[in-house]
Amino acid sequence: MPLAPLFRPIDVAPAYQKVADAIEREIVNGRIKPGDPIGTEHELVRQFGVNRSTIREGIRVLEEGGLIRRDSSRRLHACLPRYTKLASRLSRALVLHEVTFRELYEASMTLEVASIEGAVERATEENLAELSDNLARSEAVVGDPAMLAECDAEFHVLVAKASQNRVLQLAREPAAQLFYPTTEMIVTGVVEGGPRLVAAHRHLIEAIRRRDREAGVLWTRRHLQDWRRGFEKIASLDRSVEHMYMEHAQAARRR
Amino acid sequence: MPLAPLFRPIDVAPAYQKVADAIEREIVNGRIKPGDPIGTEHELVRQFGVNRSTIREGIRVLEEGGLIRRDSSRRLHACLPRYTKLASRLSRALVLHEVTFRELYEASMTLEVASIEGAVERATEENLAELSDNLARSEAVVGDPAMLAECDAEFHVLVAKASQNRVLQLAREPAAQLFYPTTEMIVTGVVEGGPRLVAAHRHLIEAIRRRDREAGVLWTRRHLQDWRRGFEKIASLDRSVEHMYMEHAQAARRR
DNA sequence: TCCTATAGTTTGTCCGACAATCGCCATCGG
DNA sequence: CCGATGGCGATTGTCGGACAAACTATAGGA
Repeated sequence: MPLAPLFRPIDVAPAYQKVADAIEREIVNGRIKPGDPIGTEHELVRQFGVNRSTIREGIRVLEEGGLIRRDSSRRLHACLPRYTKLASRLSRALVLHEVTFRELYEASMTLEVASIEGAVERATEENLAELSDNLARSEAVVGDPAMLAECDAEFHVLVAKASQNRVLQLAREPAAQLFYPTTEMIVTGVVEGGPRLVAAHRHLIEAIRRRDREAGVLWTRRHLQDWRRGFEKIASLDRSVEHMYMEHAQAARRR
Repeated sequence: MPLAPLFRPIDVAPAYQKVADAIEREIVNGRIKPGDPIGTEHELVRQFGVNRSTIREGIRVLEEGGLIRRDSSRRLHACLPRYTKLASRLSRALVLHEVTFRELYEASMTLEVASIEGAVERATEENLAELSDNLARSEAVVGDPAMLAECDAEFHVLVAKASQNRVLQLAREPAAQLFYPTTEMIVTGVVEGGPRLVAAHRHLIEAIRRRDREAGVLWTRRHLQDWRRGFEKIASLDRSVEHMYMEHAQAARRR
């Protein structure tokens, strides 16, 4: 007959982890608000009663998680995790898992359509102004693939923002980050790619302005199908996302 | 007249960051494969020519990013970032950004419908077996809200897995993690909730088996609308996700 | 052959130290 | 009076060394 358990398993975690968890708890349950300063390392040493090296390891964990940052003077304060930084983690994971462009395409079709539906329904005047501004800049750089690809990425971020749905905004970001580099390649390789891209954006803005959901969905589909056709001219949809993409993700993360 | 800038800002990163970046680069571009051992700390000290404390701070960064792990003997090796761990980062971010249940609901409607569509199209026999097994367990615990909520969460993970689309799988995870705790509350508060939930799962499995896309979408919608109706009995959709959710996310992350 | 005791490694933590940098403040010159 | 300059304390990034606990591996004993 087995003995009735007298003791619960004790929580044995390294000290630096406990430090990180303790600070994280205070932030997520709101006792420390975004922007609030965390103490200096020396002060944390006093509060937690552990060595500064231990404190610093804990700080690295939180910093990487995006919960705390160092301002210009390197002092610590809590902050809201940035979507793009977290999303680049996911992009990196997707690359490592060797997802295919087909998966990327299918998921983006869903996510971008959902974004435009939300945008059509809830975009504000300010959202429209941002989109128009982006369109103007796109038209100015239609001959420069790198700049145009950047504008395209920003455009779709703005559409997602206009949907007023931050969950959607976040969900689409990882796939979008992986799309970005291919857009440049496609616009470079396909002559009519640039103008078609800008035209699609113009129709999308128009659809949002007129609250025309059908048109929004239609042009989003076309826009993505354009991407697909362009992509298939240079590679197979079933190829896995290349490792070179990580450069973009890394650059985005450092921002 | 402003001077033409003679110099670019120089990239001065702390040593621990450079260590982390260097190791990350080797992993993401494939020179170090998942599972490969990273050296011991002492060895990294030799290779990078910096102090062990510096190496350790770099390691914490990579560990938190999910790129490296310590096995049972605490030795370092590269690994594929786990979806659930990364997703819990995102869940945490969503909580801190105080997203509303309405955003969660709308995004999930899109993501879960996309998942079922993929599952209907591409589910394997093995996927179906897993789903059936989950259903059997759900039926056994229909009276236990906590266990049933857990089964429900797993069910939808399995559906997403059956879609064979890892981008989608990853995209839906953060929102799903935030849903999970409410399911328990709803099943506790609404008597017919448990049986309805299990019935929906049964219909979903049947739809996947028959490759009946319409039925799959229909029952997914109903399933989510059930959640919504149940939720609105206890709170408003426009309430922001509560801080208490973090307990679940934290527990999931530690796994 | 299987088990155990011992030695060597590795990690987690601590201590103390120092240079570089930043914020602050007083001083100096126009 | 105002802006530039320089000193001073505080803070961070890095370093070297140290030690206990936990683990691996190896050799010796039943």
